[in-house]
Amino acid sequence: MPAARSGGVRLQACAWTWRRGGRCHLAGNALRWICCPASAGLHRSPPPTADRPHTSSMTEPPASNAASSDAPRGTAAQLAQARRDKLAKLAALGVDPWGQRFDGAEAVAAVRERGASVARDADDGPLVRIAGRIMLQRSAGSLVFLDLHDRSGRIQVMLGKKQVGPEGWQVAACLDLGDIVGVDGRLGWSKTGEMTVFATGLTFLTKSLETPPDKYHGLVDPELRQRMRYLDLVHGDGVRERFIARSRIIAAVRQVLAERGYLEVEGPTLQETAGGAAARPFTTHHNALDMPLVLRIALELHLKRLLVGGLERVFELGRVYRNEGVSPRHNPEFTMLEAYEAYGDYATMMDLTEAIIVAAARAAGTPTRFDWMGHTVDLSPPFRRAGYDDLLREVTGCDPASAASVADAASRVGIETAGRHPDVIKSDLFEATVEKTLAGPVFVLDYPAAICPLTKRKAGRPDVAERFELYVAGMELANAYTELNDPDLQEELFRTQLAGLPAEESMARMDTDFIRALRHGMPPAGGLGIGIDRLVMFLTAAASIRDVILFPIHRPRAE
RNA sequence: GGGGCUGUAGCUCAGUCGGUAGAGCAUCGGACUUUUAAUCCGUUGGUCCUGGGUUCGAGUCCCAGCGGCCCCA
Repeated sequence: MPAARSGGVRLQACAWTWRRGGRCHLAGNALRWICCPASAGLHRSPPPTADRPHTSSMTEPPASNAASSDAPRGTAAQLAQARRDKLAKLAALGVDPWGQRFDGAEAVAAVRERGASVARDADDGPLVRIAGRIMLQRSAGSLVFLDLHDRSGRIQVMLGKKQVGPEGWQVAACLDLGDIVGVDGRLGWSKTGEMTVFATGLTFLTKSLETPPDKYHGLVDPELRQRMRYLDLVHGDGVRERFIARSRIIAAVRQVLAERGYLEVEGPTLQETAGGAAARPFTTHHNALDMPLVLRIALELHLKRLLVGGLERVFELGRVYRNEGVSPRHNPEFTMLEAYEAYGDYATMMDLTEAIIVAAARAAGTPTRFDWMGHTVDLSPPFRRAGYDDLLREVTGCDPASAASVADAASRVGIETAGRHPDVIKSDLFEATVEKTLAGPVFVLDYPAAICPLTKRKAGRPDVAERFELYVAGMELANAYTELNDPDLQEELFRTQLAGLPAEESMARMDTDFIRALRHGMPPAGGLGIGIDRLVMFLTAAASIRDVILFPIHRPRAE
């Protein structure tokens, strides 16, 4: 990492001088309430805030809190001004309101573990160093209690006027909800039995200039939560945990695949042809090449090219884009996993799917049995297997082998049948009647061939495709095929598919290079697709896909 | 695309029959060395989403639009 080298030297120097200060402090020398990086002397010079708007110049006396008391209070502008006044006051006190590198802070969760073994009345608890955001502040005369949050949890900090001294107390007076501080102190218990860090040193790390949401309710408006996800992560109940779970789920998926010898690859997201699924693509344009491009809607066709290329076990975990509606289960960009294994088939992928989901559930801490979207789900493997036609017969009472019987059942539930392919009618009927009943997890096996243009037909059954979908709580979670590797049949199926497309989707065209690749020979293979967002929804019991996507799409909003 | 609900202070929310715009938190001032959404006293804060309409009078009723949430296709 040559690019980082020069910076690294600089940072190391900072850290060293800083640690020296820390060591003095820990050795019990005079309290240093204003912990500045490098040396305190440096910070008697104007800090970098002097040239910012709304802050007092360092040549002026510090702005007192009374300075703006004539202005109307309670407006957003005044709330902001109160914080900027404190910012200026900090600067006047020689404190850098934007902080510096702060080494050696322990995770609050680890501190809490240590605190458990400190005697309730001990006043000689261990010295600890923590850093985090001030979430609550309670002042009781010459004492201030802070609730400090870091990535791992929350802990109470107590600042005492006598312990702090006049200068430190002035700094403490500049603290607002949302500020980020470092604290050195003794770990112990307050008189009311709360584990507390009794501060002996306070390092100002970052001023917050915006008013945080209501300290009790937090940010409730779902739109604001998504637009200002940074606030939602700070204040939202379980939000941080859910996105941590998402990260762990994805790591677990990668690990399962790596253990099975899969190679992670990256296909193109900018394509001439959006293939591998039936969906409208986003269109864009390459200026230098002066050519229209589309964003990918699936990963499939390029991963299969890699099977032709002999990579044999490949997967891609990445974003795909579909220019379609937005709903609690759909976002225009979402994360897909596709995995392909040469010499396997859809049964191979069933085993893989089960392994991935079980590992992901373990990584997310999801219980084996839980309720979600009105269904009770049990993740104990093996998952149930059920035939597509069998389910259709059970739920609707029709005869799946008879097109007339299926059409009859379909029209009874209001599905248009005139002039439509029997397999499409059957698929609509399945979606309308069977899907919602599938609490799952259940593998639905063997789909009508006409709706599976990339799937190998069952031996001796040209009307049935070797495909499964995994359903949980009525929602499709995974989709897998025994991959079609007959180039002539593939070309024919593409042509059939294209003939049925409306004009607006005519940008989708025959991917002739893919057909040529198949002609060179793709080994028999199993392929699997899993919608990662839905997997995360399911494993974290989220009701909306927008709860598992950090920054879901929104219409622009006037400021 | 159709339907329902919704938009009021920085945040969370009330607002009756159409009659001067409200509370809590936050902020600011004060009291308090053991608080827990601290408490208490005082202070302050509004493009009632936007634009029309009805009316003597609209946050409230009507129409259109914009944003959001949900259901359906």
